[in-house]
Amino acid sequence: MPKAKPVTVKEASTEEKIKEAARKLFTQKGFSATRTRDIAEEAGINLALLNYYFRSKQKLFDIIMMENFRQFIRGISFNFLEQNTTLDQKITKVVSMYIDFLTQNPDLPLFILNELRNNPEQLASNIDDQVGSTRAKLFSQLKIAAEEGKIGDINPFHLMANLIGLTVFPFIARPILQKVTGVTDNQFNELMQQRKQQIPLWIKTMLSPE
Amino acid sequence: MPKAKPVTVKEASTEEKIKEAARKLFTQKGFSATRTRDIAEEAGINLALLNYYFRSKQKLFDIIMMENFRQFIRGISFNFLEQNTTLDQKITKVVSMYIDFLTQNPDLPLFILNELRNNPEQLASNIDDQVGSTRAKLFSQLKIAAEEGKIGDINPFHLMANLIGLTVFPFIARPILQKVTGVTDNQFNELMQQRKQQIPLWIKTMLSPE
DNA sequence: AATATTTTTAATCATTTGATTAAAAATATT
DNA sequence: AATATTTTTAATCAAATGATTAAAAATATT
Repeated sequence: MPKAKPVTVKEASTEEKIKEAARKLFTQKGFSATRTRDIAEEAGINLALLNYYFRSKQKLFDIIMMENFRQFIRGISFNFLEQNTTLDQKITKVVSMYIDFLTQNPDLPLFILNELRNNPEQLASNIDDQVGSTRAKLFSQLKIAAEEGKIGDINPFHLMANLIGLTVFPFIARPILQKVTGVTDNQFNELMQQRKQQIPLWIKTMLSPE
Repeated sequence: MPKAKPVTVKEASTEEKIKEAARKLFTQKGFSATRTRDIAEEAGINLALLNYYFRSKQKLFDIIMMENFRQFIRGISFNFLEQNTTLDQKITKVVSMYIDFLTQNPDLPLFILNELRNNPEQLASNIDDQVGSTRAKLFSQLKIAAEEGKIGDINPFHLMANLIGLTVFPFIARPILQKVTGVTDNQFNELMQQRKQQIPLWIKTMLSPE
């Protein structure tokens, strides 16, 4: 009889192969549209091994979701926590980092947004962990900048929505945007590189006091 | 033996009840996560009636998807086709229309974006039908405005991505944005109303020549 | 080398799920 | 009213799917 969990410390390749296959398929197609048999095939392993290592499809999915979510949110959070950088610098850095990240992981945002809609409560605690102190830091930095007259008194919600929206939206709406504007794949990548410089400028004018 | 399709012209309530239930569930949860039995229950009808009226889950879904897609794209397209309005006026109108529309149909954008990723080819023709002439009109209006020195020479892709992104993104990322910024439901609605005025201003400064 | 433990496999189970069928009920037609 | 047609229902089917089992193979331990 197989034991429920592998006892040895040796993180063999099988477990990792399953996780990678699961990450790919879950991220691409979501939970319901992904079959455990597809994961097994993609990983090149026997179907039973999936349950041997992860107990159930749901448990495997939860692991993938959590890791995806962490990776997605870390970029923003991490950056805004830095001391000794101006708001401008943070914005520039976060946009540049994210565009590179999204170029490598184009399916991640849609996955996250879907799962967030389906499990709003489950991720609430996770968000708190990840961005709890970030919010405070960001808000105080905005307040100081506003008091110094460097920026107008924009609602932080607008800033976050615009900053993340301008950065992420082209990736999640890529098919329709390319179709509508007639942009090729190569042009798309070029345009994304342009946006590394443009978005901070756009955000800056939005923030400017007047 | 039941006939394949209802022959009478009388568009009874049963068919419509099924469609409405299907629209609600498909739009909320997507194709794979929606069970035909859930649709039947939501519609308050016998499961067999779904197949009696629509032949299969897939066929029913295709109908819903097409209608959803049309509704979603019409707003943009329709507006930009109008003659006798300036670019400014079009932008202001499209943003205002869309924010009202999204307030009523918050699940639509994520549904569309998901399905577009899953069926890029199937909707290609549909997009062409819907926005074929719109693109030409928009591009020429942009070109004229640029030649007259009224706007800078921004790539139309950036304009579309920013305009739609700024408008739509807050709705699809609503849970995470509210969580991160601590905004309540009421505040969210207020902020969306603010954006009706703000987004056109932001877009205008992006477009301004300099 | 012998034994114990872990990992892998093929076969199978139980449930879910989309779809069908045949009969009953409701409605329309003559 | 009698008959034909359409709509609805309950029962059932067949395939898909997540999960389990028992045995075999591989690996580790003594």
